[in-house]
Amino acid sequence: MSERRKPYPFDAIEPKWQSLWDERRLFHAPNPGEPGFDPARPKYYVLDMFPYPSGAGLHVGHPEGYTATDIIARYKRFRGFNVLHPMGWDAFGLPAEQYAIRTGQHPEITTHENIARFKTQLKRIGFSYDWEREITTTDPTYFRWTQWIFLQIYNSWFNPDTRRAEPISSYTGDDSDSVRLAYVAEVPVNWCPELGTVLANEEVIDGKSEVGGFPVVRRPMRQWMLRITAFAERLIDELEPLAWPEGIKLLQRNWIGKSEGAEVQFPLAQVPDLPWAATRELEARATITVFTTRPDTLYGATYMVLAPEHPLVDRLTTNEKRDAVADYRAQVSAKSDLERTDLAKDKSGVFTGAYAINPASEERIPVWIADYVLMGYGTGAIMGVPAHDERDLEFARRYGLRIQEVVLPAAPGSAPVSGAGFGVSPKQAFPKVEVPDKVREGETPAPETGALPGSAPSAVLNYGDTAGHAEAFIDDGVAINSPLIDGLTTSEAKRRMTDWLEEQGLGRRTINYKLRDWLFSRQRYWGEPFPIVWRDGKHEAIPDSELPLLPPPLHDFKPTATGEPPLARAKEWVRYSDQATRELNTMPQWAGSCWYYLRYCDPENSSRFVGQEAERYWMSVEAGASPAGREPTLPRSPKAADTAAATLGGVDLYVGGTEHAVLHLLYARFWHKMLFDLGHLSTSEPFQRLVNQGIILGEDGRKMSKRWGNVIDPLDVIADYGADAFRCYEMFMGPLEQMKPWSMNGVEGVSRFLARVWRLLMEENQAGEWALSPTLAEIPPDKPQLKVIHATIKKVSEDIEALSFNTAIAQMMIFVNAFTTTASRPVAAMRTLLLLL
RNA sequence: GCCGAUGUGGCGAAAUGGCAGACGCAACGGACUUAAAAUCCGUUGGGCUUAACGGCCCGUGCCGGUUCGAGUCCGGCCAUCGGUACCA
Repeated sequence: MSERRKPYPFDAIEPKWQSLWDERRLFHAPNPGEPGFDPARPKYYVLDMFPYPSGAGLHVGHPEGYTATDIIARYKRFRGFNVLHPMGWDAFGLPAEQYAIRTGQHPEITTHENIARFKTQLKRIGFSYDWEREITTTDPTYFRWTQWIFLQIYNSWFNPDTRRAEPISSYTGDDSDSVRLAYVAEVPVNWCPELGTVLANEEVIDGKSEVGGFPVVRRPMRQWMLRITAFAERLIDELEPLAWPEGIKLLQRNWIGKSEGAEVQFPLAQVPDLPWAATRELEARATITVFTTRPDTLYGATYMVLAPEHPLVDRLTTNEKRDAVADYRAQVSAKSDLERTDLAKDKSGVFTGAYAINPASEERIPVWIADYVLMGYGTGAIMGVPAHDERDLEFARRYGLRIQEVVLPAAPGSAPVSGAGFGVSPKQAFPKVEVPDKVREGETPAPETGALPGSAPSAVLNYGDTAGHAEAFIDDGVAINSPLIDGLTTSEAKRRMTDWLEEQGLGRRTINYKLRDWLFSRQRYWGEPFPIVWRDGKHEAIPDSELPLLPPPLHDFKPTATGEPPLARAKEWVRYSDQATRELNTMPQWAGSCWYYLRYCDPENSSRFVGQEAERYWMSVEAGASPAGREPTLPRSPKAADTAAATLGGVDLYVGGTEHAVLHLLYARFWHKMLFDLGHLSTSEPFQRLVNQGIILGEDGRKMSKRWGNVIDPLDVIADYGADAFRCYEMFMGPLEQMKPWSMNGVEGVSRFLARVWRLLMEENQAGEWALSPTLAEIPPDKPQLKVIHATIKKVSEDIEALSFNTAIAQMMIFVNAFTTTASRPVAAMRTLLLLL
């Protein structure tokens, strides 16, 4: 941009103060025991999600959250808190590695360059970070402890009795490797043949690689897994009290996906042409176990479906169907994930020839395989209840399977509870399709809706192939055609049915989670090496004394065609001893970000990942009361309830984007809980209060990206308007949480405002020099001025607490407008105004 | 499909159930200036009315409800954005 007149000399003011801040270590927070530490001050921890230092540098989106936290940090310091406000770098990861592959330059070099660029930008923006606590995940003094934490995980197991992680030494079983929280398993991964590498789920979009758009296939590989599923229950339960946006909590809950239900065993029916006569008897006693959330619909199970990959498939397929089944399985495994989801609307499957017995109705039902049943969830097998499940209905229609209705829609509140047909033998079940009288009586008459009591017996017909819009009734209602539970409401029926199954030894209550164990290894160069060696096909930890385990110096970082990790090229490094070789995989990028907030508490500690006293001090949950003992608690609008709940007291703050709602935030909580269980931490949750900043769009209203050429570099803005105008505009744009477009005119406006503030106090003479304005006077403010002054103090304090920075700035504008016209300005009022950002 | 968020001037946005549009941008008019920039002052949701001061009506995505009173609360839709996708 060309030479432009500065509305006020920010280019002189800002660098001057910024370097003074550094010199005086103004933002350094002393730890307990350090010089300058004042135990009388309460602590406050304001955390930003640390950035990945990419080659492109920061754009104006990054500093939005950083500006908000910076205001809070400064505000809390003014109020007498000992404030921890750190910054660091999440520097392992794919982009640096890919850049290295392209240019041959070692990722460490580019990483350092990128960090330097990011840091320059952040410093010029003028944030009040305690740079003495800066950390970098690729620094050996840091990842030494990432590796150490991995070994803690590796050396522990989840004790189901205590529901806690415990040292593996407390495990009394004989195969400790089978219960470790870090374990090795052969699992399908996203393999991209074109790129010759394995990709994380996040890097696969619609079955294609995010980079290049190449097809990705599932392929089994030996991988390290972390047993996050053991913590599923706690990850849900302990989410509840956190001051997080409800939306994020919901996202995590859904991701974990808890469903309560029952496992039910279906005995296989004897089939004449079972393939192995010798094992016929065994086969006859075999059962298929399914998971269902609707045990109350057991009588409606008219067929079963196994996932094509289900291990039982081979054993129960009849000779006659063997080829068809093999074909289908081949077809399915050839499908990419994309195709498999694409075909989701058109269900397919084949009959195995086998039959099972519905334990309730004792009816013989066919066993199919179909790819709409997933091996990875539940038991990999389902009972098909077409009348009450949309997917089952679609499948049953396509293959002409029987549809049996067993739940009747009930008018709300009218459901009868007693009078169940307990004691009726299930054998008598089928012929009768009788609606119990109680149901009929309870029903409110509603003749125009078809599916009410009188018409129930014929309801089955409604599902005929031609009735395209007849839908499965999946809501709660009243059980019918189910002798054991007829007349019971769905919830009651579920309970009775499950009780009955448990009594009969045919099933049990279970809870299932969508959450899978965390695939923790990557076939990449630029990540933390595992502190693990292999000896005789068995893994073992290397001693702590050998940490940090540095990656080998390599010149060729390219992934191999076979999926063998690039570390394999470092022959010397790989050889650990005559009998042992090193683990070749590296950890995923999330490893470093799982605990960085802990390291900030005590970044220099060389004997522990975080000192105990520092951890207790900074991570403690008790809301620090202000020294005066009266931290303002403010009533807020219900709209702002999320923020308001968290506004109270000194609850620590974590600000970042929604994109980490499930991944980083879930992984970090998981690690935190393990470390807590093992006695290394004083709290069981890492982040008490979370706020998401919204995305900043380009001026064209599109997401900022190189592709649209709408990316804005903070340094360009600062060159023209100064860092204060930049930060002030970021906050004035609108509510923090909201998505909003950038506007240079808006920056201009805010810059004018700051210039007006400047000119309230300063005046430019003929020579272009600034001097104190003669309008300043030692006079008391008049009544209306006093009113504005106090309104501003009140509004700004309240708004900062509530993170409503845009309205705080608006109020300060009102203040300034009120004083610009007056001929003489009360000095006291002007001093008050310098509550500014 | 499901889940979530959002919907107010030309634009970014304000508004404990109580005067809708604070504050800013843009636009227009004026002052200063030879002129411009900068700065300062004024007007700015729509419509009707008055010579004028002023007055009146309509307006917060759509339809309905609760209330003395609804942008705000309740019910039902619509649109946009984001997440998710056969999880039994």
